[in-house]
Amino acid sequence: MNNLVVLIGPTAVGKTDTSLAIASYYGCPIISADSRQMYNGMTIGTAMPTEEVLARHRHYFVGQLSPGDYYSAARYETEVLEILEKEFRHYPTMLMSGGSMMYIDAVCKGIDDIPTVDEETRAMVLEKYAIEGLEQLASELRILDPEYYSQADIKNPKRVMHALEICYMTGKPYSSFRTSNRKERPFNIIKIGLRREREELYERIGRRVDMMIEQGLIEEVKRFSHLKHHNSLNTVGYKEIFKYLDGEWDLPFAIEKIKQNTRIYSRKQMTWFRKDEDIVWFHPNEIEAIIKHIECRIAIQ
RNA sequence: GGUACCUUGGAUGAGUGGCUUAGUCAGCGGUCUGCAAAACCGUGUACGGCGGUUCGAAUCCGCCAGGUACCU
Repeated sequence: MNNLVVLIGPTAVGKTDTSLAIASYYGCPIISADSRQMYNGMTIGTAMPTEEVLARHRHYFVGQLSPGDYYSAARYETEVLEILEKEFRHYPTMLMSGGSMMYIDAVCKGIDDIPTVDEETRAMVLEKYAIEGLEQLASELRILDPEYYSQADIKNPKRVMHALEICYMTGKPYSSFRTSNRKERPFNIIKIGLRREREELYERIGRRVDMMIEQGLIEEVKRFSHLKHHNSLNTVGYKEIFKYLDGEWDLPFAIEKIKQNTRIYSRKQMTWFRKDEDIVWFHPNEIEAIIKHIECRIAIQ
């Protein structure tokens, strides 16, 4: 059977170096699993692989979208499976690397087949939310889909709106599409987690943010000023600089906020990782051990 | 030296005698099936110190300490 090595870890832990080492060992392309590195031009702020690295190792899902493009975990699942089917013919072991767990789970465990919401329905629900408020939407959801209502995060506007969008569009309850079935994949999945002491990770985050500023993050963010309402720009490193550019924050404060929000983000990632028992953990400098572990897992299947 | 005002949890900031546990941010923990680096949820009993009044004080009184403003 073919193998998909999945390299996971919080932001700034050092995934890029490790992923290059693994990709070099197997000579395979890298499938990025990073929801923000997908966008063209968000180079510095998302610590995208450099031009040289991209020239040396083929990468999928890096810099291919425009900030206004629609994207989703489901689309990612479909596209990655297509790529894998094609690439496995040449590379029996492939590598996926990133920190967007929702995307990774979509590939590893599958995601239910829920229709994509059309523009009108989305706009309609959004307007309804703006005018009538969350509580009104929630009470409608209670009628249209009592099952989902009883278990869902009713205070989360995004969740309530999405459920309602599906109900309106399909005429069926949102919960009828949710099976939570784990899909079987025709390949072997080997999950590697990279981990560092929290203090060490926080130091790296601080240094990396300072470096981003030196490399010209502010100029990069300026180029996106006209697009800042897009969700893709609702990203750590960008949203804070927008506030600086708008005169709301001074620069040192904005930089401090980027560091802080990056720390928060890394913690949320780790919260997600903790419950995934398939992950085997290593320190980023244990490359030999990581390769050995992968080889071992390939051999015993 | 005098007069006035201030001192609340890591930060900020409400509360002028019991009804109140403010709130916000950070920190920490968590949720997660369609923009996920998003969005949301949970979690802190603090009132500068000492004494007094009172059934009861962060809230009133006195002294002390620290701070701010003005006056000499």
